[in-house]
Amino acid sequence: MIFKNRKIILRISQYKSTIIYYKQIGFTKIYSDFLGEKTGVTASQVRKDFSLFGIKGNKRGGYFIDDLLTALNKILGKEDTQKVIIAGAGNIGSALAGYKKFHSESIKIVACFDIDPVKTSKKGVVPVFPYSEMADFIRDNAIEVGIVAVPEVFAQDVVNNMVKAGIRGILNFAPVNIKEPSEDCYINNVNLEIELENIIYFVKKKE
Amino acid sequence: MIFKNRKIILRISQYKSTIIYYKQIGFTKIYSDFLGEKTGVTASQVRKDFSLFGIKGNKRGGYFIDDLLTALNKILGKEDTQKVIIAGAGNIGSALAGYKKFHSESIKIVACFDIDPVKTSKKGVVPVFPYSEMADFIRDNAIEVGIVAVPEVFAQDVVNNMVKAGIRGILNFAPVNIKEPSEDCYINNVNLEIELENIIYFVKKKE
DNA sequence: TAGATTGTTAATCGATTAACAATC
DNA sequence: TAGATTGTTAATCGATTAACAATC
Repeated sequence: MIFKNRKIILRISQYKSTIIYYKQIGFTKIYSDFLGEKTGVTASQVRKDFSLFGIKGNKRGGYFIDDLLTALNKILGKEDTQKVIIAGAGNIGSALAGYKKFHSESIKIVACFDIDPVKTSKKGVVPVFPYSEMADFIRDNAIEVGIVAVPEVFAQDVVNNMVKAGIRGILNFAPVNIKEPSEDCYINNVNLEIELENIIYFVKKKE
Repeated sequence: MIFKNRKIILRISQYKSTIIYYKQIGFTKIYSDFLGEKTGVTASQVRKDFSLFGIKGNKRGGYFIDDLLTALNKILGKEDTQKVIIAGAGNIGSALAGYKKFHSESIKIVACFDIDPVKTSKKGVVPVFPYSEMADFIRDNAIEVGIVAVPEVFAQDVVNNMVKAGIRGILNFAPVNIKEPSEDCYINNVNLEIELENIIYFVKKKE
């Protein structure tokens, strides 16, 4: 089964977060209405989502947390480690590289790349290499996921280079809406200004 | 007219970006099918969105860019300046404070707050004050929008304090799904791990 | 067993797209 | 005028919710 829908996968991530929390505090099973309430969706939505992915619970008995976690992790590809690179070691790029609070070991930021020689360094937790080495690094290490944190004007070029070298999924923090350069590449744009404009609209609307 | 729908407002921001670009390169009017193509939506969508906000074009003549820009800016509240504060002057918080690439003057990040005295400083472009002063600052300056960039465990508390002091819209970068503490507050969560999980799902799906 | 919860189908809701009359 | 584009209504599409039989 193939989903085009981004939202269902976001919910899968959120269900996972919720059940990790309740596992930690000692739960061994969980019901769709409780999980829904804690995640902020309806019980129907929970059961529907699980059903679409073939996740089965126990009639009358809810879902076993360990089984559920295994199933959700499998959907999200968390059984393997994903190596991720970052283009741009400026403010945002370095902040993301320093992000160590992933809840699992399955996502690893392995390298940054920057054109500025002053920023290159092999000493940090995440080394910063010259941008010219990015394409080879992607190929040599079979990297599939990249983060773009370069200034606006370079963003489309960087994306094109990433895709040419084999990257298949990109998270873009540059303030431009990037076009997917090929069918094979999935891009998600995170745009601070647009997010703030959105919030401001809803704040003003209520006045 | 009140829209609950976040997506239409995101598109309004994107239309704005697109027409700013075409204004810069000399366009004075624009057609729905061109604007749609450049923004990545259908022409129907463009006209429908405009129609919902009462934006009128010229039959046969498209939309005048200046009028359109004025109308979109008005929707997004860009006629006034919005002062924004940041809680947390760690990696992410400082990176966001250093973000100077807003396309307009209408969003101003005016202060950061942090519990760590080492991080407080009045010298940067954006001053960093002690966290204990945040609530008073919000009240004294009638701040309505806040960004949360504190560690996970503090996030819900910080949000509660912001809202109590008068903040009405929050952009949360902490890796927890924050509950809206009241009806009057709009919250949007940006979660790096969830974004990456999403991308990884779509990358793996195609394999 | 009786009661509660799942899994799935049907109904509803909302958003997007298509179509086309109006008209510049 | 003829042709092209808007503005809006209707049709379609997709996602969410409700309902309920199955069953533990």
